Amino acid sequence: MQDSRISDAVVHRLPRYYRYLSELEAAGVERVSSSRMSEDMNLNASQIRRDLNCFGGFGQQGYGYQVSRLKQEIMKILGIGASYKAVIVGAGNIGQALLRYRHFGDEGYHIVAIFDNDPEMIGREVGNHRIRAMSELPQFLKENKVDIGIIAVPKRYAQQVADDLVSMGVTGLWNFAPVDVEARRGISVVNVHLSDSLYILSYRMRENRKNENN
Amino acid sequence: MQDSRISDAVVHRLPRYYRYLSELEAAGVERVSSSRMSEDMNLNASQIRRDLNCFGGFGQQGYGYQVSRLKQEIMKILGIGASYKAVIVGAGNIGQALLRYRHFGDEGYHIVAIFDNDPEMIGREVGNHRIRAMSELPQFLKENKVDIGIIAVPKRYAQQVADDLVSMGVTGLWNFAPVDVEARRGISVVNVHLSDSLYILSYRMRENRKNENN
DNA sequence: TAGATTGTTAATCGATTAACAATC
DNA sequence: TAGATTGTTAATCGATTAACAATC
Repeated sequence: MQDSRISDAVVHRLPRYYRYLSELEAAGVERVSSSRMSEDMNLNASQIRRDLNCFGGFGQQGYGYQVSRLKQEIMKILGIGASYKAVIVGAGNIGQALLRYRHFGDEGYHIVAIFDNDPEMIGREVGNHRIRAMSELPQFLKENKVDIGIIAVPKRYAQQVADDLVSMGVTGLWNFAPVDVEARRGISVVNVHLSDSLYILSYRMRENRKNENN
Repeated sequence: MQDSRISDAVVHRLPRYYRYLSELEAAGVERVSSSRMSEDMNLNASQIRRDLNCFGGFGQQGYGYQVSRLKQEIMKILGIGASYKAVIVGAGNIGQALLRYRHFGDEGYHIVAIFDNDPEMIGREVGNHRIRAMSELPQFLKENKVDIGIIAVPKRYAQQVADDLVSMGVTGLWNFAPVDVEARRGISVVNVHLSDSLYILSYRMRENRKNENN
């Protein structure tokens, strides 16, 4: 359990386990075996047992895994429900959409403010929040402990915004601008790159068409 | 070149190459070697040459790769600029944000209509589009050849919408609902799972904190 | 206890990296 | 031509899968 370092491949499967277990729980299922998970999720059963065992022995021989317990454990590992505070920088399309998406709050990721530098935008109400001026950001971060900075500004400003957020104590960056934002060791960064997934879709569509024409 | 099957790992690096080459081109760089790409992108140079060689010999010994040529080739592979038609189903937060994001159109992914089933929404103007009733969808797809269906409806409707789109000739699905939408062989599906990336961010933040406290 | 299923070690597979001959 | 850098084969590394002993 918790050997030196968990591989990225494993970490990226955790949210999938979380989603799957939420479904099971909602359906009233109490226990589940790795072989059933394997069938439902199209993963190898050994892999599932191995993945889960990176974090602890959550199962019981001869029984399997208790659904609600396992779900709770995975939530704890991922930090779901741990209560993080986040600010959104950039109140354009994506910024506003993220602000309005209530589900994040339910899972403990609380958006406490949104900022923009467009005078047209500043002061407007969006999803129960007044859009604040970028110039208020330093003061705001001084007065409020903020964990996560959500970057939803145009590409050319993204790195600067990232640097500012980090210098003011934010330790996690969730970036939606189409650049790879960088930060010093100790700061966690996830670059989303929405359009990458669209490119991959169109790549696969071409592949599919190619195969059909053979 | 084009051996039987390109691995997922390679395909997922292609958009990164595309972004990097776009930067180089914008900066006026004419040629680039795998070793320079390696430094800039934090990838192994062998891996880069190998990746590119999956699709053809785009380089030249002793010279390297011509930036604009290589970028064009990767665009062709990914289908960027190939002109696809897409509809958005669901005019909520995400649906509207995607509709307003003009950059997709520039790259040949044209959004031709948006649908919703909320009477409040139907008829409203969003980003130059009138929101249409879901009931118009079959007729619309009969009259217009649509390649991509963008699913931005609540989770519980996602699979049904996917099935409908596919039955009416759509061959690519870009799904933003937090479920794994499924489709028959020959149909390409990309499930985005935005919140997964937030979970991974918070996982890494916890890891970072843990390491610091040691 | 017998049966089921985990946790874990060993075997396999595939992806990454190193090395180098081909060639511009 | 000599130097540079690719394309490609061979070596390494890590992740996935199979197998099975431990144990509930």
